[in-house]
Parts: sequence; structure tokens; C-alpha cells
Amino acid sequence: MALDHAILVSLLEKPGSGYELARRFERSIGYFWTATHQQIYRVLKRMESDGWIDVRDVPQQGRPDKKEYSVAGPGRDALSAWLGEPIEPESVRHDLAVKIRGAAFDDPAALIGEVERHRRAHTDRLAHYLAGEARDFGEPGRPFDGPPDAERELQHVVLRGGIAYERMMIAWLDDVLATLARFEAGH
Amino acid sequence: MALDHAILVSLLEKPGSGYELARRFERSIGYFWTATHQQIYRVLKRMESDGWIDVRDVPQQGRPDKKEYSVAGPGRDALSAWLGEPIEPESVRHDLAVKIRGAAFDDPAALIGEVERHRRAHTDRLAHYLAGEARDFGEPGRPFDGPPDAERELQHVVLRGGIAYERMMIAWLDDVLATLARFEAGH
DNA sequence: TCCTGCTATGCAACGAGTTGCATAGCAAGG
DNA sequence: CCTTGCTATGCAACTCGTTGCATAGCAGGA
Repeated sequence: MALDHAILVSLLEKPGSGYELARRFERSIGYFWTATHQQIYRVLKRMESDGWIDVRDVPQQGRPDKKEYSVAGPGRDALSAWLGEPIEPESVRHDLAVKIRGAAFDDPAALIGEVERHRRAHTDRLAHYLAGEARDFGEPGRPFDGPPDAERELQHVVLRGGIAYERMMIAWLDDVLATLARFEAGH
Repeated sequence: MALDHAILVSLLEKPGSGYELARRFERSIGYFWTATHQQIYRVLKRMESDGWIDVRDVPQQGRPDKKEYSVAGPGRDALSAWLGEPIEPESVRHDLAVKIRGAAFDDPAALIGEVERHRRAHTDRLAHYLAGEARDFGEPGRPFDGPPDAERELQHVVLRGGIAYERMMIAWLDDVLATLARFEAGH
């Protein structure tokens, strides 16, 4: 179970509250891991009582206080141990693929709108990734020729993975649309 | 929740027992949906008591009897209704991406072996898909120019999606390996 | 003033998914 | 004969993930 580890990594990149983590899981981390605030608060509570993370009460003005979490020694060790052990290739769950195969027993053409909707979601996300890449990793921001920064480089390669995934999906959804079009009424 | 619907689609493609379904979920269906025999038996029981599927006891020689399930009217209706309603784009969970970003706080080069292992798993799966494509959708098996068979065409487009996914993953893992190599000891 | 909306945290209940274990018949090999 | 292994089905316990709801302070607009 990697939610623990996803949270640890995020807190190592930058300490923050449960709420802030939930927001990150809607953005950057959300590109490869989803979690609701409920899961996050529950895991934070458990990791704190296990001594994996430290809490610090931060009073704020103009908004409610927050608890800022940061990774403690045991948390770092747990992450390190997890990094060292092999994980299984992810188990896949593509609702849309189920729908496409199921469409053979219904009206295939009726699925076109749904597929187009998904295609839009993927082009939107691709645009979002590309904007993020230009902002955070664009040439202008890197005029110095210092030593490579591991954190930055590794974030970039993960983002490139997201970009490759979205491009692949868009191309495939075009393939799906072309296939569905062949079954349109009258043919 | 689409496990119900994945099972319905599979039973429409071909009626079978819980055990046979479990095997399909290790093969063709498993390319886009995973499920253990426990989940399958549980769902079959519920769908049967809801009248979505019919059972038929099939005595066998040389092996235990089996219960063969097939889709009944209400099951077909339920599938049809589900096909008609929009679904959310899948939520992603990539353990490997978490590990890669986490590696910045450990030894990045130590991840190389793990990434290579995943790369091998993906090349194996790609080879498997391509063999299946050649077997089931190769030119020799389609010398007739009749009307397009929806079931077959849609299975093929889903398989092409799997192939595109594996190719994308292999290319990305090469990118990851090149990135990790830059952090190797001494650099 | 009241309503809406954002930050911030949390409980309780439920449903889905995982893991360990159990049974039972039959085949094949040592 | 005994063990291993495959087909075939299932229970029980547990963990993980989702959903609905609740609280509470403060900001901004109608």
C-alpha cells in the first residue's frame, strides 16, 4: 500500500497540513496517485501515532489554525525500506475499455459522445501538464550549468511520463472513434 | 463500480463458470480489469439472486461439476443502462512514479534494478499482446470481405490500446533509466 | 444580515478489494 | 501409496477507499 509512501514523499518535498496535502493530491501528486482528504487525515493520524511524522501547530491569521506535518526519522526509514523492496506492476482498471467491449452488445455508435468527452478530458490534462512543464522545467528557468538536482530531474521525468500517457490516450481514443464511426446507423 | 459490468460483458462474449471467469481475468479481460476469484464468486452470487444472470449446473467428467452462468434479460438491461451513463476518467495509481519521486531522498541509482524489472514485465506483456493480435486479428484469418463484426472489431481496438500502452511505458521507462543513470555513484 | 464559499479537520457507515484458509474430486508421477 | 497440482467453489476477517455529514472561523457580496 503506497498511500503512506506517497504522503511521505510529498511531505519530504515540502511539509504541510492535511488540507494542503489534499490539494496536492488534486494537482501534481494527483497525476499518479489519487486520495481524498478522508484517507489523508486517517493516514496522517496513524503515521503520527507511529512516530513516522512530527506535528507542529501553526496559528494563522484570517483562517483556521493548521497542523503542519513533517517527516521524522522512522518515516524516512520506512520510506527507504519500501524503496528497496520490489513492487508488482500496477493492476489496471479501465472502465472505458469495459464499455467499449460491452458496446458490441448494445449500440456502438451511442458510445461516441462518451469517448469524445474522455478525449477532451485528456487533451485538457495534456495542456495542463505541458503548461506546468514549461513553467517549472522550461529552458529559461535553467540557465545555470550546475550539478543536476535529483529532486527536480526526477519530478520532471515523472511529469514526462504523464505527458506521454496523455498523448498515447488521445491517439488511442482517436482510433476508438474511427472504429466506432464504422458502426454508425445505416452501415 | 464496473466489476459487475466487466463480468456481464465477459459472459455475453461467452457464458462460463466463476472459475473460467477468473482465468479470463488473468488473460484477455485482465488487460484492462483485474479481479480475484473471491470477488468474482461474490458478485456472481449477488447477480444471480438479483436475476441478472442464469445458472446451469454442468456435470463434467474427470473434473468437478461447474455452474455455468449466462446473462439474463435484467442483466442485459443493467449493462445497457450503465453504457448510457457517463463515467469519470479513471483514477490513476502508479506506485513506480511514487518510488521515482521518492528516490530523490534516498539513492536514485538503487532504483535502476527495479525499473529494469518493470521494463522486462512490460516488454513481456507487449510480446504477449502482439502474439494474441497476430493469432486473433492477423490478415490470414480474415480473407472474407463481409460486414464488420462489431464484437471482433471492438475487442481489437481495446487490444490496440493495450499495445499502445505497453509501448509508451517501455519508452518512458527507458527515459527513466537514462535519468537515473545520471545520478549513478561518482557523478 | 444572510448566504455563499473557502480553509481546516474530523466521525461514522458502508462498500469494494485482499488474504488466508477450507473443501473436494480427480490425474499424474515418484 | 503418497504427494503434488489442477479444477471448482466458498467462508471469514481484514484493510482500503468512498460517501455523507458535521463543525467552525472568516471573507466577500447581495
